[in-house]
Amino acid sequence: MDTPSRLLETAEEMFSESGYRAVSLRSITKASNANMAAVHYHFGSKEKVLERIFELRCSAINAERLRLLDECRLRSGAPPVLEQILHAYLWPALVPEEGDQKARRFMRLRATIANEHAELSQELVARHFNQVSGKFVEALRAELDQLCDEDFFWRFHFLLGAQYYTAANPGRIQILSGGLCDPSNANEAVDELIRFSAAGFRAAAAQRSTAVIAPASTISEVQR
Amino acid sequence: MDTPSRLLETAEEMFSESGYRAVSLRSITKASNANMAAVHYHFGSKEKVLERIFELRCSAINAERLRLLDECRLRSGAPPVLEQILHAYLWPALVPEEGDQKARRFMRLRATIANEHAELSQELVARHFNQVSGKFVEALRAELDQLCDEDFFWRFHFLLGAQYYTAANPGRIQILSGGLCDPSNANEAVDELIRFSAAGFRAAAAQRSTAVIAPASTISEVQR
DNA sequence: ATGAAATTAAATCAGGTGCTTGAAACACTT
DNA sequence: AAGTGTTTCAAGCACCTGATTTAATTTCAT
Repeated sequence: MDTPSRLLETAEEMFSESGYRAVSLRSITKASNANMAAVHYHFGSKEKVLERIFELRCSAINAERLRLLDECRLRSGAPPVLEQILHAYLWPALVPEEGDQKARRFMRLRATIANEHAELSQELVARHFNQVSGKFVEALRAELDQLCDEDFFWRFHFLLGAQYYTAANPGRIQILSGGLCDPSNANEAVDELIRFSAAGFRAAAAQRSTAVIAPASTISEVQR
Repeated sequence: MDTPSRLLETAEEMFSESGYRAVSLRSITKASNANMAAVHYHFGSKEKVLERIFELRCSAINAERLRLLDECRLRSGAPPVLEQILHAYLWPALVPEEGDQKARRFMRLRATIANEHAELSQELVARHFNQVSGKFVEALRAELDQLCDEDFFWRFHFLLGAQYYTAANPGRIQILSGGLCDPSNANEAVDELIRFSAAGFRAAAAQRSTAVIAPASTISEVQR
């Protein structure tokens, strides 16, 4: 394996483990049996390394997402279409490919960067994900035509949150559940998340401007 | 306002904005009109500052969560109890208090730290959140007795993910939705998330060991 | 007012950061 | 085998980090 590939590989692994700022070029190059200057020679800067990782991984995930979406368009299936679309969206992001946990590791990286490098992350995600995500928004939208836009986007937002949390934070629920639930089991995670979010998407629309849920004591605190 | 309080306040704000490592003690003390040594004099180290922030904020959120949980125990309400429990859990974490976005800002900080300081974060969250979260697990569990443990914890896990994502990542969905959906509107976020996750919790249980959802072409790729 | 204790201030420490440099080593054509 | 462009290497640059130290200042009970 040539030096640039080795650098990208170990950089992605280390970034996703410890974050972007916490990982120094020195530690990356040491782990890759490469010299510090190699990073700048091949990529130009530390940030360019991150951008390259995004490019590679996003294009893979996007291609697979679109492939699966097309597949479930052809198939007029017995399983509900909503679930199929969700599967096409979640599977490429959460399920290991090539025996390694590459896609999932990247989604963890993406969640990490979102917090510690907000501006760059926003830009990268918008550049690489928004187009394909937009297609899924359309597809989901068509299945949920009774839902108002506002409710729909909120629920898509919650889906994203659950997806990233599953990819990034496999630890805590194991403690709370006493080990019953293991987010590193990606296949189960996808199945469970499809079921959960499909039900969430299908929930009755919110009754706007009358909050029936909050008890009176807290409703009085609401400021709009 | 005395120096330690000022330091904690600005530290929390800056940490939640840019992450823990990215914010230097120098920038914190400069923004607080204090000296670098004050941090070590009052708290001992940069990490102790973070721990102190966790202590203060977690105890506030925990107290409010328990108060609301007790409240909805007393009230044998017309609104479904599941929704009330979810409200008691989400409201204190997502809704601004004292006119400022303190609780929400802290949840954002918590999400940030989870990724860039995994070990410390795990320990702090376990120390400050797990006990109260355990009570909510019990309460939710009692409302969902037909659900098997595994499904239940997965769904609680997804709820956590959606909650943190809403607190931490208010930007993206606005782009995708064309501004229709605004996660910084905490009241709406809580309402929507309650509705979404309540439906998710109530979804039919998964049919284990027979994946009805995934199309055959991808099921064949499953390795267990 | 005074002396002790709590607090702040400025200078400094050792160590780590991303990045640059100029020379050496390599691969490959002619 | 010489010469070419590409890649690697060790050393060093300027800068920033958290932490420490020493001295000055403030606070406050006596």
